[in-house]
Amino acid sequence: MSKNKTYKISDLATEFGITTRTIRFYEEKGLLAPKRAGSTRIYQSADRVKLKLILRGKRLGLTLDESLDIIGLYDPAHGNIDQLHQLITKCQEKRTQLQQQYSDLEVMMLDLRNAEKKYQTALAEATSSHQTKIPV
Amino acid sequence: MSKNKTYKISDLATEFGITTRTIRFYEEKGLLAPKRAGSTRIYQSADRVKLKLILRGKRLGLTLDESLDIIGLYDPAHGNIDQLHQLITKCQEKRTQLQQQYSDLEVMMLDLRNAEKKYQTALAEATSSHQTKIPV
DNA sequence: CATTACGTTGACGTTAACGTCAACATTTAC
DNA sequence: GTAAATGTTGACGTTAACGTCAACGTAATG
Repeated sequence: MSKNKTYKISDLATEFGITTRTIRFYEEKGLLAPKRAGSTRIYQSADRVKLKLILRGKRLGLTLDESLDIIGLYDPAHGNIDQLHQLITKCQEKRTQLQQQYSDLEVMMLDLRNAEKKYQTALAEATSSHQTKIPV
Repeated sequence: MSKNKTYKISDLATEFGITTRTIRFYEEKGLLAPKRAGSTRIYQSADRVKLKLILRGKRLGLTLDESLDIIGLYDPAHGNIDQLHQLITKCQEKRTQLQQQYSDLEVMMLDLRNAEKKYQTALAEATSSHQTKIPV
């Protein structure tokens, strides 16, 4: 008994902050397969969930093909164990990558703050004409 | 008195696991400007550092133009304070993004492990023909 | 009922960051 | 000294994930 709300393409587009073109593109790629009313696409809550999965994958840097695999896992009778293990492996790699990115980011922030300090010091020296103490 | 070791293009390529084409491409884009011996490129430790900065930026998802800015910060007389602040802002956004990615990843891992369990349960039931207890 | 908004398909364009290949010069290794 | 490796420039190709039209039909609104 899942909610059987339906959505128009623009509903989903605005909800998720993407364009309708994008949604149709996902369909072209086999990630979505909405019902139709005539030629008009009708999306159901299952489609909405799939879209969510796609966007989550996207944030994590997955390709659409990889997201397609993920969707497959929710789709009964489409769960391939090898594929599943591949995805898990990919996630672990992603975790490693995220750790690397964190450390990269830390270093970069340090560098930037140092550059900022240098800049401010240079500025201070320039405006105060090498004064060491601020006069009272 | 910085180390004045020099490098050939292939030295750097193998050290950093990139292709020579990539290095030349970075030069085309103005990120590197090695000395030349005739037509052959000669890289110095400063160039090597720049390359490191580029690759760090790349890991963090910076564009080459953004890495160019970063290089500029190390290059005296090229430090623009606005640019610096933009970079800091970008780093903060990146941090937020990384946090989002972490949480996305956690959820995804949970999903995958659940899918795995389901799969194994299904498998066990199939092979044991619905036995509940293992015979002694 | 006219206009505006929204929907459709199909084709082609875009961007970043290289890959690939040609055609050639120069080193390096044996 | 000759073959194999490495270097060069220049041009064109590639890929993913859409954007941007065009040309058209349908729906909603005042």
